[in-house]
Amino acid sequence: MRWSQTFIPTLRDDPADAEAVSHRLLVRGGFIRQLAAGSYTMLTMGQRTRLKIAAIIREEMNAIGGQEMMLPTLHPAEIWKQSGRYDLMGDNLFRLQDRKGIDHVLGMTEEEIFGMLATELFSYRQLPQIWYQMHTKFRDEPRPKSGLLRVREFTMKDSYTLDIDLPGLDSGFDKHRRAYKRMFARMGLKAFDVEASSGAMGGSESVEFIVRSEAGEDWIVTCENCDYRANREKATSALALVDDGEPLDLDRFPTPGLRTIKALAEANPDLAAPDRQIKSLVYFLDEQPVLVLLRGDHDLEEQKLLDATGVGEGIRPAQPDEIKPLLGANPGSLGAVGVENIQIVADEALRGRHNMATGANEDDWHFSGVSLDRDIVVSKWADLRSVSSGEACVNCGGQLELWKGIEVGHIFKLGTKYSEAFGAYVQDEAGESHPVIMGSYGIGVERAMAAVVESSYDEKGIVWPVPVAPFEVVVTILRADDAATLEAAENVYAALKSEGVDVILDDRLERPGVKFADSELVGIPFRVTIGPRGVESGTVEFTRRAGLDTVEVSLDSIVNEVVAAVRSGRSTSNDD
RNA sequence: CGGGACGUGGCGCAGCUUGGUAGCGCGCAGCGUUCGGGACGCUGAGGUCGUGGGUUCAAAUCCCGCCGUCCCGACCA
Repeated sequence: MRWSQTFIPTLRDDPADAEAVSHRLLVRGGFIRQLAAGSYTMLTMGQRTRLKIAAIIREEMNAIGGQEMMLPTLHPAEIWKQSGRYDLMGDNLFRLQDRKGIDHVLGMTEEEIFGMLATELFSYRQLPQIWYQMHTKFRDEPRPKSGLLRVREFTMKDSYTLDIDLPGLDSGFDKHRRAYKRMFARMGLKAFDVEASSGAMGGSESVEFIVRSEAGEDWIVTCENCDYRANREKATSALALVDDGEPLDLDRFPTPGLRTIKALAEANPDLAAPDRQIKSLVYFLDEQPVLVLLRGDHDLEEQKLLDATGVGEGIRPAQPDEIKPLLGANPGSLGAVGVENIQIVADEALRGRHNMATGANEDDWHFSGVSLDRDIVVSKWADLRSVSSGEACVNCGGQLELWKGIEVGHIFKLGTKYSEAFGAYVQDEAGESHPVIMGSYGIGVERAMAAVVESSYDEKGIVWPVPVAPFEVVVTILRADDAATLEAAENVYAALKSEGVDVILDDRLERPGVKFADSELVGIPFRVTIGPRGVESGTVEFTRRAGLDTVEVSLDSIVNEVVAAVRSGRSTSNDD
């Protein structure tokens, strides 16, 4: 392609209010334009990179035996009601009506449709299957943000494994895990596979692929010592035992004006150190009140509460005016002693503890000497607390580190939720019917693209890894109005093209500084600079975008040199 | 949804406090000089000031509603 005839609208100013680096650089480099909140146009350059990412994903999916299909994005609401997710997904699901008044939804993922298709399987002999598609997904995000990182309409590669038994599911899951690692490595992304919560998707086990980045929204816990890696929504840690001494009797003591864990601890250091208090939080789960108990110095991880109670997404902290009628006191004096009218969910760290302090459900009064087993009717024990950095690893005792990352992929062992909902059963050798066991695997294509930018840029602009660059090489003509220079550049350009190199000729009548700045902003991995001076002496310059180091190369050997560099760049990966 | 901010040529912004003929930089078009690190001169095109209402002789400016966008919190690829 010729730059002079290609629409690459680069900008000198940052877009207003764009916080994420990838958003700024992709807009300035002429890759994307925003249409509305969470809705983006892929311009020529953006689309070229997007298609390269898609091609990598497609190759790796085909390599593990995936069969590509394409499903509709407009679904009758009926299907989502059948799986139960019409209500479960809440406001994130786009809903609309057709002219006849029939309810529809825009697909946010496709377990339902693939589950229906799976009803056409009848025999274990047809399994396993890996089905996938790469298509638009719609999610009415409460807050789209950070350019392509969080949008309302995006492309997802979603695949589904169909198996007769659990070992089959494990194998399909493992194939995906390895394929995902290869895909991300080929894109130049360092993606860590971490244990994750399955959330509203359901199923037994899930793994997320996370790229380390300050622009990310997920908190990841890793061990400095072993290979323990988990999303904070799922992560656990080992706690030092607290010595409670001999159990004492329950006692009430006045605590005027003491409303916080900290204030209570400072006023009563012996009786109520933070790790000796019970923190009582009131939540509504699907509009049912729940009293949540944690150790005073621990924080609630809401996703864990959802997972423990099987609630999809209907969670909210209670309002102060809702709490008093339930418990008889205001926040600051709440406790679970003697509470029987609402469900009590307690964190594992409280199990077996005694001589604890907690609110007495009467303003300005607390209990001491509380025994969990003796004084509180816990209806459910669960791991609810949020892990903090510096705590000890459950596997090896090493220190845990907490960092932010972008979720670029998520794979789930679903089980039989959808096959049972839609009646996808197959017969085994003995002629017995079993629901098909499903796995579900997703990658956000444009998010992966943004993640590449987030992890590969410098002060001049984007530094694309060769496999996902919009072009591999730019041939920059310094004087497009000089006949000899133009001819030399055209020859190099044509030769590279015939070698299969993805090359663009910057033949614009711009000054050199403009062309250099643009090629660096846009991030093309290799640049061949051809000017009148060099042409006279038979040399050109060869510049690598990463590091911007330049070498002089003879005009005769430049094509071979570039082809070699491009070929080695194509197979470079960040695989650890 | 809760909290904060902003909407003025294609992009980035000033003007609003104190109402009175809409401005700057970049970009764009023409001509000329330049041109190996975002050139310069001259000439020029381009704006319902988000939108609806109100106040006023007069509204980008003051008041109210709505819409949109961004940022901070609860969701996900």
